[in-house]
Amino acid sequence: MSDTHENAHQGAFEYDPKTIEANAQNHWQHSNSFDVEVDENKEKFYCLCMFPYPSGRLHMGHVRNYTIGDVVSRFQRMQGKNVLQPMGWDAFGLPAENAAINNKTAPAKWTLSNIDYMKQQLNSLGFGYDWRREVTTCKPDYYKWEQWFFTRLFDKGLVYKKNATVNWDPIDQTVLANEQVIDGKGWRSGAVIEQKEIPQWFIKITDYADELLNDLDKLEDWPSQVRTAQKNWIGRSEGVDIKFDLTDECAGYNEIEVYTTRPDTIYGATYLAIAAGHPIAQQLSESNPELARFVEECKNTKTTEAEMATMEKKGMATGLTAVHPLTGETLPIWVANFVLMGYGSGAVMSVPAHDQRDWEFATKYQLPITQVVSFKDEHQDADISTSAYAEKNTVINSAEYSGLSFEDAFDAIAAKLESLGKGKKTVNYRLRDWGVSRQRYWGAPIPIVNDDAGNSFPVSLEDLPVELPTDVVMDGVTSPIKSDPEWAKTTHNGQAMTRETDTFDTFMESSWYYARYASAPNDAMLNPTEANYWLPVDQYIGGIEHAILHLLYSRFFHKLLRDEGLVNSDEPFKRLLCQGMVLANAFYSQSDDGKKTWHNPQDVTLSKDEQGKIVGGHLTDTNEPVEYAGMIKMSKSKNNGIDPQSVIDLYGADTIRLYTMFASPPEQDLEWTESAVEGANRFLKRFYRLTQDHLQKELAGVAAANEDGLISYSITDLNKNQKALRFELHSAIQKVTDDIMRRQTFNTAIAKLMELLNYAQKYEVKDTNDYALMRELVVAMVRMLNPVTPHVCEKLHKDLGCESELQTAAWPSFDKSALVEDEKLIIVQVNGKLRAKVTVSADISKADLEKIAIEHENVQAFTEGKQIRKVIVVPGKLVNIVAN
RNA sequence: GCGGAAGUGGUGGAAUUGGUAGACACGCUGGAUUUAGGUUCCAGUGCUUCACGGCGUGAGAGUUCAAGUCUCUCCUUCCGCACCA
Repeated sequence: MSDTHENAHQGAFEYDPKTIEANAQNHWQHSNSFDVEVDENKEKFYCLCMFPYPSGRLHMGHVRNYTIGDVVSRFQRMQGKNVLQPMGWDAFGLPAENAAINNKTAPAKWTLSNIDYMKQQLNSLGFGYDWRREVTTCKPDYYKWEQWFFTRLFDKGLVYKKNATVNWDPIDQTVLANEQVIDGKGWRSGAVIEQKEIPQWFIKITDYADELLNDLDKLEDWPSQVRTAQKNWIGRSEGVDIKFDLTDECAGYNEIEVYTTRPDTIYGATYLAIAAGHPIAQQLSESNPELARFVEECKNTKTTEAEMATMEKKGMATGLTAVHPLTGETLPIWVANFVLMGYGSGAVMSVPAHDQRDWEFATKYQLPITQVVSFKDEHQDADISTSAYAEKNTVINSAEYSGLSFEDAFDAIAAKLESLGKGKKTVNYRLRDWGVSRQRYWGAPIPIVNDDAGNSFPVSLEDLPVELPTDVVMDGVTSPIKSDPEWAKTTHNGQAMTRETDTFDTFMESSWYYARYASAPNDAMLNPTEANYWLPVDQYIGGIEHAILHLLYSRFFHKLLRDEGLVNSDEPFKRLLCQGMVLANAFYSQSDDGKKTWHNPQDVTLSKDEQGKIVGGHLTDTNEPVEYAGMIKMSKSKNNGIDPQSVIDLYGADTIRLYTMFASPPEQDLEWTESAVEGANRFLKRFYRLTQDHLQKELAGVAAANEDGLISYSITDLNKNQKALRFELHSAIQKVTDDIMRRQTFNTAIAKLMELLNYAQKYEVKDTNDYALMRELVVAMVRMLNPVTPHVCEKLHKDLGCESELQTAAWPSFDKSALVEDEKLIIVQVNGKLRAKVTVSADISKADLEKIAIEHENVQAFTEGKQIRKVIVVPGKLVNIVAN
């Protein structure tokens, strides 16, 4: 009997996320809560998260990323701003082609159905997007304008075609992406991959290198490591182009040009190294089978920077020699596998004494090593016979330049070379032009047509978009638009032409989507007025893995858009936040032959040692024991991904949002722990109950609440406990506001709200002042939690009788006078060690405080028999007594 | 190889300007409620010591009245390196 009553009573108070979340999401959808328009009378705020690749289901990394964005957006909206938060799909890319083959469907169909599913998932997490602005990059109305923009760049001379290397699979006769090359072999065919040169389109990002570098200084609200990474990537260096005359002409060359940042070491140059792809090497190969074999072998090495740096340095003498421009000495020319044709002139001057790579090469092939830079005092024990000495210091063994500093030698030698017509000072960049051609199907076709003579023409606007056919069958090897000769047939100005069958790098689409969200007219790429209202993006949020390429290309594109007159700002993203990875426990079992089978952590029951440390576990279903592999980045290969959907189903969207924001600061890695998720859920239950209990409480004499749910009270009537409660609330408002707005440490903001809840739960409501204060606390807490857990807050906001729309309700402000403390806790140290804590009046004099501290019993115990040498007083905080 | 980041209890993390190291949470231990499990609630919980105290932020040195925080040297781990997105 009493049980039934208990259950019925509890039912009304039970936190029920399913119902609460469905109701809140319905409400937002029916009120179009997140649709925004240009409003010149309101301060705008554009909050953007990097759009997802529609791979099928949301993963935890998405949840984390988009929760941060939604928290920022909802917070800014409560600051009274006109907040734009859009979402879309980075819909072109390699995985769609693979999935299409595996599932025997077309990439377009697969992609669009993924989008449908993931969109529903995003909505079930309660993210507040203006879906009317959705961008899907594989749709012709989007890539049409990208194609048009490329033709504009073509007209301006900012794009060009040149040969560049690709991974060539000789069995499948196809180009492979780096990730499709595993241990130097094609992932499907298993063939040894070759480096092959094919003509490709490039955009001249190097024309903007200086601006991209200099404008990094404007990006004050970007993480410094991202700015540093971009700076290093651009890699501006000042050096000298030097010409070495060839003793004998070869392949039409009379000289070889090299670039060096160390002209001061030119007297130490003992040989030249050229790329295997260099025309001279090619020419000599024809009459030298051994060299030909070596050049052929070099084709098999990948050209990534990491590969170049770590591979074994190999070379072969060509027999050809060059003349040192200053000494007149004869230097041998070698072909080396670490010199690439694609960079600079494809040749380097080698100074083995002062460059580690050259040193290793010279040591291996017994080439001379000549020291021309003296050791610095602190490196007197340096030894050229064991490694290169790369420091810059006074030049030696360099004729009339001996004795000069690095700078002076640099300038003098550069000037000398210049006067001889053998060199000139140049600025060089590590940054290379952006190759945008891809030999794949699922991308935007490059809008270029070619005539029989090999001339290229941009497709005119009226013929755009060059549409990618979507009704295709993938054979897994050749792009459908390459295997269908009819597709490429077209005309241009009445003349028969052939289309480019390459497609754009997908970084093209992601380089300008942020602008298309702000303005998407049918008849233009952007509407400048609208775009300039919203741009630049005030807060951009995404993974650190995009720190260099995506962010650099977008910055570049923004400057191109500006120079086309489409936007008026210099940079696209004002403030940047890069969130960390999501990790989870990983478990495996090992078969007798050593093969590991990975088990999802959701299927494993943990075993722990006496301290609670995980030592292993067993499969919940079968009891089979499994090994613990630690906290690892969630991935398919380790089978430790947690499906967000399962968490939503079990605990609700508010819990998953709260947990991801609480578990660690946004830029750090986040460790997924099931029990900690339960903790987040527990907090919501407690908060829900506190609010409902408060509303249920019957207390005589309580005044009616106003339209904000608040009950008035007089500050001067408050007793000590009530003042303390008010202090707790208002200091929490201050901290939470600062944590979200300035520091973006959402975890500490939530910790403070948890503290506040703990405090409130212990607080005994005895009179009407207590009740009114508790109401103030609950109303403020609903608003402060709203950005993180908007569903439950939406419900409580209404339960509290607030008439406003919560999503646009004002963020709570703190009363400074509530933060003034009458008494302060002072730390008393003796010789820097904590010995006492004293509570004193806030306006105590320094002398009185010092006296109280010294006279404290425990302080006396530690100063007894010693002489007080010094007393340091930090008002309001600390007294340190130095005694010995 | 180059570039970047991070090392704090059993765990995730906090300490914002050089001023109480360990907020908040998880876990663990004990207790209450419950037929039991779960839930919920209460108390405890850095190590060490009966206690007073001592020790303690990857290691080592330095600056300072005072160092997780500043300086130097070293170690370890993670991330990125141009066709995955």
